[in-house]
Parts: sequence; C-alpha cells; structure tokens
Amino acid sequence: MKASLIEKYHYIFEEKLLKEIEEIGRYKTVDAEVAMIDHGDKIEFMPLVLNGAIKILREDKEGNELLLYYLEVGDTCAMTMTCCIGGKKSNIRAITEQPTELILIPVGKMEDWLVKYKSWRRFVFDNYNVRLEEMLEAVDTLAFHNMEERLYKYLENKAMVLGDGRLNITHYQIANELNSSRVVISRLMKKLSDRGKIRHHRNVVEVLKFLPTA
DNA sequence: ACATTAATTGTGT
DNA sequence: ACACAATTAATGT
Repeated sequence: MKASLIEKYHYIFEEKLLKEIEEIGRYKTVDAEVAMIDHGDKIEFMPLVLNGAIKILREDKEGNELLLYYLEVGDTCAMTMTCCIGGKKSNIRAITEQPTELILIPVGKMEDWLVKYKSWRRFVFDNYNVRLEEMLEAVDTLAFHNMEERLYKYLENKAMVLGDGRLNITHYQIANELNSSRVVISRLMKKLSDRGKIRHHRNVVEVLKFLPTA
C-alpha cells in the first residue's frame, strides 16, 4: 500500500502528511459495481482514489439516476467534503466503475489537516474547482445539447475513464445513467453508428475514436 | 449438437 | 411510451 500511495501522491502531499495518511488511512480494495455510498448515508470517510474509478450519481425521489462525474486516480469527492464539514448526509450515490483501490480518511482528520498542512488545503481546493467545472460542463450539455450529443459525450468520457474504447455495457444501463429510456438510446446508437462514430453489438459499444488504430 | 429460455436490441404505431 | 418481433447469448439435455 505504501508504494501506490507514494507513487500517486508524493507530488501533491508533503512528507509529514504522507506519513499521517499512511498511519491513519484505511487501505481498501473494492470490486467493480459495488455501491460505496448511498443516498442518505452518513459520511464517515473521505476517499483518496489510488487506482480504478468511481462514478458519482444523483438520484431523485422516483429513483431516477443521473451520472454526475467520475472519480479517478488522484481525486477525492467534493460532495464528501461539503457533507463532512456540515455533518450532513449524502446527496449522492457512489458506485465503483472498475475494481478500485483507495484509502479512507476519517472525516475528523480532514479538518485537522486543513489547518495543519498547506498541501492538503491546496489539494482540497483544487479538487473542488475541478469538480465545479465538470459540473458546469455537465449542465451545459444537459441544457443546450440534444440527447445525441449527450450520449456521445457520455461514451467518450466513459471510454476515457476506463482507458478502453471497447465498452461492455447495454443500452438499458446507458439509459439509466443518462436518465433516458432504452428505446431512445437504441435509436441514437443507430444514428451514431451510421455516422461512423461508434460500432455496437450486443453488450458492446466501441467508441472508434478510442480504439487501438485498426 | 440441439432445444429451450432469458436478455438485449430493433421497429412500427 | 408501449408492444411485439428479431437476434443473440446462456444453459441444460
């Protein structure tokens, strides 16, 4: 665990902080598709992602889901930070997208560290900013672009995060994450493949842009 | 190898 | 949005 923590974070955190993280943080590995946090859960830990990816979803009262953003290596969750400070419950759902390694920091510590370590303040602020910008972009696509563009952006982004242009996913799952219906997605998928942007077969979507040049 | 079933995708209304 | 058809994958015999 030491190795991957240091490998991924030594550029960001000062020595003393790394030591503390090592002492206090709980190292954990999680399989793909595991729900880490659910709507309404009390948040006790703040995650530092070492490997893999976690998707953050918003859910309304009817249970409709909408993908907000992904947490990747070097990220932590902005929602968690606000929740912790206010002692609030979670607004969101967090589900691992891939097998993921992470370190859990008890929320108490994160406040201590804000006072103690400059690099920690930096990290928290930067993360917050990145998230805010990502959210703005998400709002843009929601508000100003049609579903077809949204779908393509979604696929692109997912391929990016997974580091693979070959996605293992069904139309139905996509529809859920975009809060649309399966039929709509199917029809748009056809359009996208007509346009040569993707190829798809059962359970597979290939984003051509990300495919190993064939 | 074949038949059965379930899940996924396509299409018309 | 719904209903149904067509296709494909998974499983049992």
